[in-house]
Amino acid sequence: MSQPTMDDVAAKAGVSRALVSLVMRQSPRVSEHNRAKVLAVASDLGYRPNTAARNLATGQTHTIGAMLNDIHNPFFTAVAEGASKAAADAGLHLLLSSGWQRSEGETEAIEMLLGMRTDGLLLASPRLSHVTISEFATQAPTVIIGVWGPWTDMDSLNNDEDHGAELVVDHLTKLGHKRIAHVSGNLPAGGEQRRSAFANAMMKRGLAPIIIDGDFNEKAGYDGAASLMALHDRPTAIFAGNDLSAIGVMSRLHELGLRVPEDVSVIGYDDTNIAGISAISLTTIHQPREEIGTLAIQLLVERIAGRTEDRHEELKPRLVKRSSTAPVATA
Amino acid sequence: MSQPTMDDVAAKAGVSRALVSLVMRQSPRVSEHNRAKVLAVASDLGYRPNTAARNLATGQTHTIGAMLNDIHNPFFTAVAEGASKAAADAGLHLLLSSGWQRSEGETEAIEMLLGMRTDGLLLASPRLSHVTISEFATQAPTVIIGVWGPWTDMDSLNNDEDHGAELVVDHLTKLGHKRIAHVSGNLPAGGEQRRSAFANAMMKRGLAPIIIDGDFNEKAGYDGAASLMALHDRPTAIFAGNDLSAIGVMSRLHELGLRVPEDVSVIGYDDTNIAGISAISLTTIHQPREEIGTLAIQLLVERIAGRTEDRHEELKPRLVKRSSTAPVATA
DNA sequence: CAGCGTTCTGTAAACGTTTTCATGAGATTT
DNA sequence: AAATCTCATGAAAACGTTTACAGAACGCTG
Repeated sequence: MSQPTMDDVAAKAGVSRALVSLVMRQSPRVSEHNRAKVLAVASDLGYRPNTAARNLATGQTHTIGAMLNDIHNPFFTAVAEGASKAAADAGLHLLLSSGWQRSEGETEAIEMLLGMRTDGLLLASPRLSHVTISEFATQAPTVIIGVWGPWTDMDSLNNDEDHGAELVVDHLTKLGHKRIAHVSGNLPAGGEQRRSAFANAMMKRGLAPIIIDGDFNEKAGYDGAASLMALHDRPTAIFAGNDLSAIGVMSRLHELGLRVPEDVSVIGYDDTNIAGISAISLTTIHQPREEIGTLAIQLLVERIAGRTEDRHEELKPRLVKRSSTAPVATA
Repeated sequence: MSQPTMDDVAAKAGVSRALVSLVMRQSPRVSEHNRAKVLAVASDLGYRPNTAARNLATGQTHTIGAMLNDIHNPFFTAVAEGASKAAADAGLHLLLSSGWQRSEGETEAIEMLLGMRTDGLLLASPRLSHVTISEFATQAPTVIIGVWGPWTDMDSLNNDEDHGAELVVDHLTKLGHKRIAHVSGNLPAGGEQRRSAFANAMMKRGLAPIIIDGDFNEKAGYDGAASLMALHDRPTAIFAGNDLSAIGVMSRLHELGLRVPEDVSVIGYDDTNIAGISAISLTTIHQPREEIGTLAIQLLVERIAGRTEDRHEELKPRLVKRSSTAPVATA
């Protein structure tokens, strides 16, 4: 025989099922005496309300489903941590899932969450098309993080990419760099905006943007750096799509016998824990990671409470200067 | 009005609810013609089976709940990735949750998973007491990773700590180190076994183990290194509880103006991605992370299928030599 | 003792599926 | 035309809760 049910608890405690239900839902209209008895019996029996049944009856799950682009990326786990805390404060649970960097994986994960009828959906930089995302968003209150799009009937939370790229290019050009390359992140997952912001910031200064299509991971940086260093007019600085990619860039440069920052300056994005490690000390663009998670939950909570107007928030990043960037070598 | 139900689909497709149910469960006893029509209508309506209702009716969730000690630790995310793939292959979903390095957080997360009646429970190095874990394990097929205990009615998957410590101490002593310190990991979460294995390996060689209580994160390494370097008889090598902690150790040493490995050798554990970064190049003990996840799911699947004997697997780790360890300086 | 408020009971419907079963309708084979 | 086979139907019960409601038991107050 399997798990005990409410009826089992009621029978053993000598009360009605309705009373047990009230106790489980922390209703105040239960005598202290009976509440204690029911809880005692419940823990004795190892009873635990069946959430599937509860969800079915109430139509509410008190759960937010989060789909993270890449659980290996500290940026997303920090966002998730912020979200998890905020959700707990709001009496909600956060259910994590990841697409493991594959778009089909993301689709599956979101389908699962929608099937469970989570009260809300938190999409962190999905790799899916705008159309697909918009379709999913019709099924539950949704907030999307880190992807620009013509979002309607959902909320979004974005980094001010223009400002970020401006910070990067400003910093590097002030150090005398002119040949600056960008290893872009995965385009659907927010890399597009960053790439074009970089291109604009460069052109504005009359500089030619060098761009390599990549992804938001170590491998892309590693591969990208190789291609860039094979150019006969090597860039003197590399702006990686994010910190992970920057790490890949640094690894490859190291293997090529090039020093950072003496030979090549490298700059990342996100200011994840990795960037702060002394041995790495990566100059990067800081984003308020946990805050992003908190804010996302706040937006969802408002939605769930009934807000219907869309909100599209934009956060300003800032530069964190460490030791991976330096004045261009005067060759 | 909310989400469409099976009846809505049935009505619109002009078939019975039973038929829609058959289609949704991919039954083969449905004509191609009707299957297509039902699927068309379903997607038209945006219909998606309600898993709560389905779970209730079948008593199965086809879901494994995973509780990760620390989602920021690449070791656990790699385990999760392996588990996720294996689960998908077995027709199961993996639901992630984390206790965010707090034991109450872990309790909550597990309670939630049990409430959802997941078919199995995957506990990755929980920080909870043996008693608490054993209680949870009575409620669902459970496999625990990385914690030694007197487990009964559950499976476990462990690293051969004696072998690992032996590798560490052997490597360091062969390099001439005698004053070797260990910044231990969080004890309930598996740090205890590693610590005592280290102590044994040292004593066996007539060496005094220097041990600092820590945790499996960067901060612990950072703090631990400070304490160790304040000793008047400084250790010449530090064995960190895991890679994260080793990073913390290296950061602090760097700040203290000490070079790795010239002044102090550092060795980590887990061989996470971080260890392989060229700029870090951490000597560490390798564990087959994804395989661990895969194996864990396999154990759970067997359990769910009815196996009742306990299985306790032990995996042998191996040393990966990089550049954070070197012969002791002849002062 | 009447009246009142609080706490509890028992019953029943509802949530959206799955599952079973007896029956029926069509198509295909003999 | 009869027999067989495949596919579909409709009804009903079940899963474990929540929720609503009418009424009962109880202890207090006046």
